[in-house]
Amino acid sequence: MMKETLTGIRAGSYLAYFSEQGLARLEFPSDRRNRKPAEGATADLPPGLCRWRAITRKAVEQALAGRKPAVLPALDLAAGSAFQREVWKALLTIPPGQTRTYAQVAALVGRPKAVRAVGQACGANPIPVLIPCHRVVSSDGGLGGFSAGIEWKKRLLAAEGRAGFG
DNA sequence: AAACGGCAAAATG
DNA sequence: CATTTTGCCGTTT
Repeated sequence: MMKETLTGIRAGSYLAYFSEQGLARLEFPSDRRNRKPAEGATADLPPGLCRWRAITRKAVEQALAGRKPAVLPALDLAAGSAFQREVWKALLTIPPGQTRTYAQVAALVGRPKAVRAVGQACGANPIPVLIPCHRVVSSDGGLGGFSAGIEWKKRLLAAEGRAGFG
């Protein structure tokens, strides 16, 4: 499978992990599932690292401001299953300020009944904020959950001008 | 093989 | 309405 994360970059308040394929994981302070920063050998840094790092910083900045990032860095989603990657790709199509229900996302990936599985996939999203798992809400008008803490979800949606959730 | 979710729709009071 | 089943599906143990 994919090699474990090669290198970690601290930038501002988050920690970005890059593999040779691109950005593999983003961790924010209150993210629950953070592991030990795996130090990468400075020798074999991913080729595009310098560029990716800059792009990532800009993209996160814009995303946190509630705007659509002009450009995203290359993403390495190899860690996920085929199903999860489909879901994550689908999430990327949801514009800022908009939301979809877990059911709608399930339909988007062609598995209308795999609603709970979609929930799981969202929770497994390795690149929060840039892959907008926070724009997925429950059908009953509620927020649904959020692995990094529901407050983040509220905050992100609020930043996108989405009233009624915060 | 069984249990577990960031769910949803139907049934029930 | 608010709660409680019941059905579903990919992951994880």
